[in-house]
Amino acid sequence: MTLTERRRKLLQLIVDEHVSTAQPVGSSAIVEKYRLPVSPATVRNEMVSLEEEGYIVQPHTSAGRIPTDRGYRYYVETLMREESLPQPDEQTIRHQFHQAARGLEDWAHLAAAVLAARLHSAAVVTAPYSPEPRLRWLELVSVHDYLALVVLVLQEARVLQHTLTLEDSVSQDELTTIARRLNSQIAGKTAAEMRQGQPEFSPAVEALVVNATADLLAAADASGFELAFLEGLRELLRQPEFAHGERILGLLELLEGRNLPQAIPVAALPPHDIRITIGAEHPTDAMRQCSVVTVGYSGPSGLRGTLSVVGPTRMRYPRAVPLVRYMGSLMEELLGVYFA
Amino acid sequence: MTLTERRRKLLQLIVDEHVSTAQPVGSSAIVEKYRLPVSPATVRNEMVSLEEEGYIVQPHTSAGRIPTDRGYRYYVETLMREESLPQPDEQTIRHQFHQAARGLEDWAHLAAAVLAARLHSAAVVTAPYSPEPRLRWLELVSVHDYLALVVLVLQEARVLQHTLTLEDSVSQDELTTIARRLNSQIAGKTAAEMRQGQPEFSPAVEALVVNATADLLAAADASGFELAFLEGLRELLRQPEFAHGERILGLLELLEGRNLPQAIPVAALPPHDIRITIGAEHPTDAMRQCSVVTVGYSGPSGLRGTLSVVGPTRMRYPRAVPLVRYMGSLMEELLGVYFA
DNA sequence: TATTAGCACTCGCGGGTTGAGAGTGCTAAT
DNA sequence: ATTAGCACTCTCAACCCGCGAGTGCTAATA
Repeated sequence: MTLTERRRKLLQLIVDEHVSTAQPVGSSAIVEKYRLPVSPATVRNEMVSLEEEGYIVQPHTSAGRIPTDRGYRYYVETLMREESLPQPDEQTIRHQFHQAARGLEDWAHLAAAVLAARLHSAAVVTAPYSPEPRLRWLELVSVHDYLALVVLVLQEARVLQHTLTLEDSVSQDELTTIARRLNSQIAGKTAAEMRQGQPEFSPAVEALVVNATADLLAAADASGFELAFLEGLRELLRQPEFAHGERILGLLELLEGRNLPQAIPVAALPPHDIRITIGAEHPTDAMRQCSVVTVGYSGPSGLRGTLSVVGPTRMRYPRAVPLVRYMGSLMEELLGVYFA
Repeated sequence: MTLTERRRKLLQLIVDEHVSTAQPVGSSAIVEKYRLPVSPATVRNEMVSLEEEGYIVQPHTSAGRIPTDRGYRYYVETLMREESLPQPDEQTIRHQFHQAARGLEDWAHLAAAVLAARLHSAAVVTAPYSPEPRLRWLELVSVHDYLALVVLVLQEARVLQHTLTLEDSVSQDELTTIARRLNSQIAGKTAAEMRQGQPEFSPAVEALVVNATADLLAAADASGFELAFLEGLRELLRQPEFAHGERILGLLELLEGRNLPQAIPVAALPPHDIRITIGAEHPTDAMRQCSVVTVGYSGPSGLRGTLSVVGPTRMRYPRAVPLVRYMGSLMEELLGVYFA
């Protein structure tokens, strides 16, 4: 399993070269380009070994070699040298955030856009959500006599809404009174905590509102990932590996559709932990051609979210990893300040 | 310009046939399939005339004919016989709406999904919005000492939010008081009306809030179309005319990107007026292969929205038009009941 | 005059062939 | 252990070729 130093170096060159050209890399090409102190024949011998170990393959006899998923895996774990993000770029990004965006969802959206644009890949960012959301504030707004809007502000400053059909006609004034009373009782609570105290809410309307509120909170919990922002699908599909139309459809199905979670780890991830999933390591067939770099981020009071970059397996990992990591820390910083 | 009856009939058959097969249609094929009482030779003669008039073309010598944009135009305007929507289908759709969705945006989203699924095309639906939005209710929620969330409920029950940085520390109680006072003064007003009365708001905080509110309202107006729901992109891209990868990218760029308005008439449209845009009639290059069927719908107090179906020019117009029309009337009905 | 049978012609498409080029694996010499 | 030399393999693009579909034209017909 342990490769000689020369083979490691060679594998690294093969990955780098293939990542930048998208072509199989041949023995003589690599010798020339990197001025190796050995002949192509020697390189070929080494390549045979690397192929036997499963790190590279030939697409067909007498073509150059391309890395296998296993090759990429080895690369990202022990070979890769991360490119550091230039200082000015950090500044630019930071500036964008302070300038253009306000609020959690804006930030998540912007983060996805930045990742996509800078890495020429697709990017998915989930807005920070709490695994056990608490109510911060409740408001009731009358739409007409028998219809009211329930507006919830969660602890993490997310706003939810739902229309509620009432049994009897209730005026805005009455609704306001109810909301004020309820706020004092259920603000700060989770769905479960509300349900425990439920029998106390005697007027039918109040019980109705509390029920709806609890339902909404519970749903917000379960569907935290629904608030995922996807950007740069076109960047991804522009890559040569997806030139043939059919593969595009599979990916579209997955990414444009509502089944993102299948494709990408949107579930809570220990923060700062960068996770890389390569090609066939994905559970889904449609993702076999892709790699995903993900990082979790967290904020005050249990807020959680993830940032992911989706590219071809032939991804520029040394560039993607530091950027994803930086964006993760930036999100944490923003959250920290926001809820200071 | 006026075609003989036989040529009209022939053009109709050519369109119908091409729409269902996606292939050029030849003279003998059409004679056999529809048991025409004339010979292929006669049909060919007529085809030459139709071609001279610009209604059909041959993709290359010795292929069958396909309709031109002009041919489709003539077809939808004078030849097409709309298929009536089966009663049970209407029931099913209506049921879906009462069952699954609640609230304006849900409806718009669902409408797009229904159109896309039933017509195997992409569909874009804008949520109903008011060209001059009025405030229904304002709420201020404290996030922390110097940060407050402004939550606006518009007349049409849409909810907007924005975070506001405060000069001084303000408690939730104070914010609630401010909100109550402001509500009595600016509820029901438009952005412009708020700005007129502005000098009156003496405490700095109130002026700040009113300003932010007016800005939000104004932005909601201008960007009404941003609330457009796109569904079924995959259905569209599955069509054979987009099999070759490059054309897909242009469309993706347009539809997935935020520049939908360029592609599709999202602007207010006189309600009930069905508009069909065919191929090169579109201003955008990327849409040259597509046709769009749009209808405007309206609701109480000036609410407006549009529903569109985006398909290849080879679209099943006789099916699309009635469905779009029906969905438009359904949206109006729902809005009417909602704001009863 | 409108229709039609007959026929030569055109063109796209799929299949097979071919030659160039890239890259390999092997062998024998260093 | 390395490498020069070489025969070998395989892809790719270009090309040809024959088939089939469908046409346009012409001359005969109702």
